[in-house]
Amino acid sequence: MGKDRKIDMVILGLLAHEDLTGYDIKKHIDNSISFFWKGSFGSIYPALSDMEKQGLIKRKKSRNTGAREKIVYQLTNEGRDAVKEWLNQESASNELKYETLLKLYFGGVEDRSVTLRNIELFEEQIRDNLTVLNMYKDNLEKVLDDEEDHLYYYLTVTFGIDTYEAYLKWCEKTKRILKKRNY
Amino acid sequence: MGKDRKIDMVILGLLAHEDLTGYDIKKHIDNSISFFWKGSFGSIYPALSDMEKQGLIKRKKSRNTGAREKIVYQLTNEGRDAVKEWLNQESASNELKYETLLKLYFGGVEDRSVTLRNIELFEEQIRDNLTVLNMYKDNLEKVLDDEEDHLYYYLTVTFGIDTYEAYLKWCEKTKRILKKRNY
DNA sequence: ATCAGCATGTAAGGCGTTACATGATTCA
DNA sequence: TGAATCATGTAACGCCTTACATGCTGAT
Repeated sequence: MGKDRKIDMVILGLLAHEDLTGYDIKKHIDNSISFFWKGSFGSIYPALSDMEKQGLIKRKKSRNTGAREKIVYQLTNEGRDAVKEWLNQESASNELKYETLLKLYFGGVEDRSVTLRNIELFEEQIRDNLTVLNMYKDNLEKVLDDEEDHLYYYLTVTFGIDTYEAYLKWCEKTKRILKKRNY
Repeated sequence: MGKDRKIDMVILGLLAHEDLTGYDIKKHIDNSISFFWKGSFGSIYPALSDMEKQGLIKRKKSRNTGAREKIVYQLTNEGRDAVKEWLNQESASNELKYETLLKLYFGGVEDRSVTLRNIELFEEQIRDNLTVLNMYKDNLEKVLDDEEDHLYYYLTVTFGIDTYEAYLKWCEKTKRILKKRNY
């Protein structure tokens, strides 16, 4: 029943750190938080319009050098209050949707080699993600004391790293079991 | 572009193990795979209708003891082939949507105590899930050699357990950092 | 000149949820 | 006899994605 749109909080949260355009917001989502949250232009621009009407954000002076203008948004006090209210709500929906696990669960329909292959593909995917997150971590460690916000970015990244490392350990263990066990 | 409905594979996968009604399917999803995949009646019944038309599943003789009949579905050969084809596809969308991480990432908007509280709430949630998964694991270990399928159920459960244990370790570490570090 | 990237937005449509409607069966 | 659970299905609606439409800007 309505008003569950988390993309609003993503945008508001990003604007709490700095003023941004819709395009900037998309890039920030792709670069920094995409490992646990996603967003597309088709959801960002309508959300920006709605929230401007609600007074949660407002436009800054725009660059008017052409037909198409660049719109920089800024958080209002109401917007900041909305983020705080959300942070203080005890509810949090944490959802895992892993097709790899679905394929594992139904692995009995096919040969073991198919499941082994799927685990290897998962491993590769995770290893790639891990490389990226470790780069973020190294960069964040250098600027950890510059801003309070960097600490939170850092902690989020360590969650990803710790989780992915656990995945890789599970992959090793599971491959061993599947290879050893009698048919 | 269309035909991405994973609920179809969930249903087909469950029917590969045993014949079931829509209602049974819902219960199986809630009981066994809900930690990494969800489904509601509003998605299950339409999917059953569609797949029956496509010939992937068929009705078994139903119990006709009233106005409302109980419909038991059964996998066809075409349905089994569809599952196999899906298992052999190399693509797999693995999606994490954790509002807790969003709140952590934007934690700088509020006091540290708020973030600490949110981590504690997450911890409680995970601990509860872990208890359930450990029960499943114990039960599955007893029947591991009865059926090949049980091995796959077991491996899926161990993924959940290993992941959740990594989460809890991260929570401990993170709480320590947030309490120690200077403001 | 051309191409990648910057920049905003809309349209169509898919997927899924919640709530509702309806009624049978089982058990205390 | 009343409540919980079994059982199927529809309606309304929300959220989001992909694809499209449009044009500017900066680098090579």
